[in-house]
Amino acid sequence: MSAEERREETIRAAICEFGRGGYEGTSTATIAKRVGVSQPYLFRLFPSKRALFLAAIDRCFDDLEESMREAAGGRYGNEAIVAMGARYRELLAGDVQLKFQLQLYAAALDDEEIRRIGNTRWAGLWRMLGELSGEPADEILRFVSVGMLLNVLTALDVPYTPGPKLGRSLQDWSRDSAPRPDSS
Amino acid sequence: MSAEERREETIRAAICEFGRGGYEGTSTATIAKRVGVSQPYLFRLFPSKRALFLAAIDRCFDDLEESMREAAGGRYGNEAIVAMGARYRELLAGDVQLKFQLQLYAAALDDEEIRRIGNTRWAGLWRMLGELSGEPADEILRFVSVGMLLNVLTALDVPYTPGPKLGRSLQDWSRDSAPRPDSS
DNA sequence: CAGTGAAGTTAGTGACCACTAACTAACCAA
DNA sequence: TTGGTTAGTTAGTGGTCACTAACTTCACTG
Repeated sequence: MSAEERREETIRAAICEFGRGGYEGTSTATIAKRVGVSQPYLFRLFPSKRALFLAAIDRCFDDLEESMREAAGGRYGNEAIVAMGARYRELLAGDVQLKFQLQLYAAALDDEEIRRIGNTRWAGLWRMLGELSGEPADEILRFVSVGMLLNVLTALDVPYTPGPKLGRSLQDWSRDSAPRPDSS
Repeated sequence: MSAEERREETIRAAICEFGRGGYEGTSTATIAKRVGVSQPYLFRLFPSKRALFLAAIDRCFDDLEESMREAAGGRYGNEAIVAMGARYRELLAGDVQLKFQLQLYAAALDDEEIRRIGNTRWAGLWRMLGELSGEPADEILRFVSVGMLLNVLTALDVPYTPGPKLGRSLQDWSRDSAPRPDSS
C-alpha cells in the first residue's frame, strides 16, 4: 500500500481514536493498532502525534462541509436548513463526528494553533451555511446554536425529540431526571 | 489548615488545571503545585485522580447554578433571561467555567459515570432555568442553545457582539475570516 | 541480476505519571 | 510527660508514552 493511502487510513483511524480518548488520552500505539501497522511507522507517515491530530481536524471539517453541501443538494431557504439539520442529526448518531468535534474544542483550549485552525474552519462553515440556504443571519444563528446544544446533549446521553417538539421534550426530560429537592 | 479546607482548595485548583489540560492531560503533580502541597498528599485528600475530577464536576455545576440564581435575583420572564445571559457571558470571560465545562463534555465521551453525572446535573440546571424565569420551553431552549454556541465560539477566540446583533456580527466575521476560494 | 528506493519491522530510551510506603512535626488531652 | 491524632513530607516503583535507530523485505529497473 502506498504511503499516501496509509496516511488516509491513519487519519480516519485517528479521528476515531482521538474522538474516544482525546488528544492526550490516546496513544499512538492505539492508533497504529487500528490501522494495522507498527507504532513507529506512524512517525514516518506523520512527523509527530500533534501533526496527525491537526490533519484529523482538517479532515473532520472537510467531511462536515461535504455532508452539509450534499444534504442541501438543490434546496434553498428553510428546506435546505431542514435537510441539513436532519443530516447533522445523522452525523451525531454516527458518533464519530460528534466525538472528535468535542475533543477538538477541548484541545483548542490549550493550543493556539488548534484554536486558529478551528476559528478559520468555523468561519468557512458558517459562510457556507448562509450561502447554501440563503437564510438570514438570525436563522443561521439559530441553526448552529441548536447544533451545538445537540452536541452536548448527545454526548451526555440526553434523550430528545428533534424538530419543533425539541424544547418541550427537553422540558419533560428535565422534570423527570432532575434531582428532586423534596425526595424525602 | 484542616483537611476539609485543603480539599476545597484542591477542588478549585483542579477545576483550573483540568480546565486547561483536560483529564488525561493534567498531572496530579501540576494540581498539587497549584495548591502548594506535595503531590502524594493529594491522595490523602482524594482516593484517586478520577475522584478529584468527579468532585470538580459537581463543584462546577454548583457554581453555575448559584451564579444563575444570583443573576436572576427577583426578576422574572424575559428580564430574568437577559440577566442570566449577561451573567453567563461574564463567566465565559472569566475563562474557568468555560474551560472546565468543555473538558467535562470531552471526558464524558469515554466515561459512563461522568456522562451520568453530567446528564443529571444538566437536567437540574434546565429545570432551574425554567422555574427561575417562568419562560416557556422554547425560550429556555433558545437560551441554552446560544449558551452552548458561545462556549464553542469563545473557546475558538471568535469575536462576537452579544445581544440582538449576535447573528449579524457572526455573519460579518464569517465573511471576513473564511478562506476565500478565489484568492488567486 | 545487481542496485535502489519505498514500505515496513523490531528493539530500545529517556521522560513522565498515578499511586504507595514510610517517615516527621506539631498540637492536644489525660 | 506521654501517647495519639492530624497534616504533611521524601523517596520510590511499575507502567506507559512519544519518538529514534537500525534493520528487513520486496517490487521495480537498467
